[in-house]
Amino acid sequence: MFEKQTLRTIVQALQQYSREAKDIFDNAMASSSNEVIVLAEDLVQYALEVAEVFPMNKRFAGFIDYKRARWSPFVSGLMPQVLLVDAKASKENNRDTLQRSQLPMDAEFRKSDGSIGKLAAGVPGHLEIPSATSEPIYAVTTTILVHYYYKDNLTGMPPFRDLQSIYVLAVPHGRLKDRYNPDPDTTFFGEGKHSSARNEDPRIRVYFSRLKKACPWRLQELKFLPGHDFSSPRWREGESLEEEILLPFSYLPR
Amino acid sequence: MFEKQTLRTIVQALQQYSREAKDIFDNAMASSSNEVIVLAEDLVQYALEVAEVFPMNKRFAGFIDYKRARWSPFVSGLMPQVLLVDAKASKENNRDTLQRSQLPMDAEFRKSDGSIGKLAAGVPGHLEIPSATSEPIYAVTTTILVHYYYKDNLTGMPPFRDLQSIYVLAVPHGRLKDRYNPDPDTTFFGEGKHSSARNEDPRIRVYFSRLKKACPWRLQELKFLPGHDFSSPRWREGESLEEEILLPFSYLPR
DNA sequence: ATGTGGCCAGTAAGGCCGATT
DNA sequence: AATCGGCCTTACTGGCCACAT
Repeated sequence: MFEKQTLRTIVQALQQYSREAKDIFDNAMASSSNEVIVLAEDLVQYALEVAEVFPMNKRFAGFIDYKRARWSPFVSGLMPQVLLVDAKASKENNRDTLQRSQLPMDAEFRKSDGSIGKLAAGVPGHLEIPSATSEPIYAVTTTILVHYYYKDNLTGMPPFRDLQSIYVLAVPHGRLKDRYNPDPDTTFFGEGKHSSARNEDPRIRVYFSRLKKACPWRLQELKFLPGHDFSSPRWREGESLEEEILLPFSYLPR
Repeated sequence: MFEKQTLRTIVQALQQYSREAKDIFDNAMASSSNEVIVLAEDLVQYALEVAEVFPMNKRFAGFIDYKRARWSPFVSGLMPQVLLVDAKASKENNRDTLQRSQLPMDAEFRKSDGSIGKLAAGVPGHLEIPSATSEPIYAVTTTILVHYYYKDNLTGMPPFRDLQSIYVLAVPHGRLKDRYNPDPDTTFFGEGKHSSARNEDPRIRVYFSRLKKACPWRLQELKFLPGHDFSSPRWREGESLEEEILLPFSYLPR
């Protein structure tokens, strides 16, 4: 529920900013082939920073695009949370690649040759935040992916791109492994994008269809339709698989 | 004066955040050799975003680390400004390398073989911001570099690095070319870091000593001294080369 | 010793394409 | 025609080294 609430807020923020996002994304001059990556990162920041809740006085640096320690409103009160959002730009619309440092759950999956692939989580389940008063605070980690799916406009004239949709994924917390990846054959993970031949750092893929099957609301799509904008609500409840594990007060690090 | 005022504010923000900055920079685990780059970017963001002034409802995306359109307090009133800050992390402490997209002034300099090197500005002098009311607003562009100068700690034990100082440079606006780079032999620019042999995109260097000579206050240094923190003011007035060109109200794009 | 030039190296982040279902 | 696996390309950022003062 906590992750769901977070995802819902983020989707709404992205939606509200979607018109300008598409405008910027499509029309930004291609100063380099790298452009879309930077655009995605900036757009995520713009959309989310207006929606920030009670910030905590804690900063940390690292490889994740958007990250905030904050007090997040939850049904049962304010929850200390570390929100980690990674921006992706891609011409594919069925999967995302994660670095280990972006993986919140120990993953295992069946490889094509029948063997088992594994990748240990790189994102800790919580962060310990020193408190001025007494006990340190344990802030639960929440991992979100924002995936800008686009096509090139080959005419060479603006708009240079056509942003098709924005996928937003809530990657389950490591504690939810029992539910989402109890064994190598039950998972939404798949082989990574790295080249093992070149000894690159292993990566891993998240497949949209399988994540959606496991839990519909964890895969949201903001789809750009010609002549249609996002003034209307777009949250998709998915089915009613809402009995998400409650982390809040029962949550203590181990 | 406008750029000076801006630089002063930024230096102060960086200074206030310098203690935590050093802590994070020195101790962050080296998850990759790229780490310092990300650290520098994040630290600049953390330091500056608390000091933001009246934001303008305008966003743009691109290759610059920290960028804001805002109304900046100035002696004669509020000035529309586009602040562009680029974060650098380096083991050198005498120069910075700029991409063309970070260069606010058409640059020319004498090359070692006697010929003249040139690089056209990639940063526009101003941005036109559509106004709800009537005339568009022209926001002056201000380019700042924040350079984290560090050394490695080779013991392999934390702290992994030793942040020596933070240099903050105000790169003159393109309009000030007459003063700062009237001819190829009068400049703080120098040959870039690109490999011409490999046909890389040309870059250009800004040399600290020469910039300082041309205008002392444009090169500020926050130096970390053992056992000393930054509780005291550190703005260095430099000499009294304060007769900076006044852009404000006389400023209109051409 | 420093100041300059400039060749490379390491690290993302995806584009793509060929092999499978 | 989609789904996967995975090799390789591109660009970004500085580390570093060789000369020249």
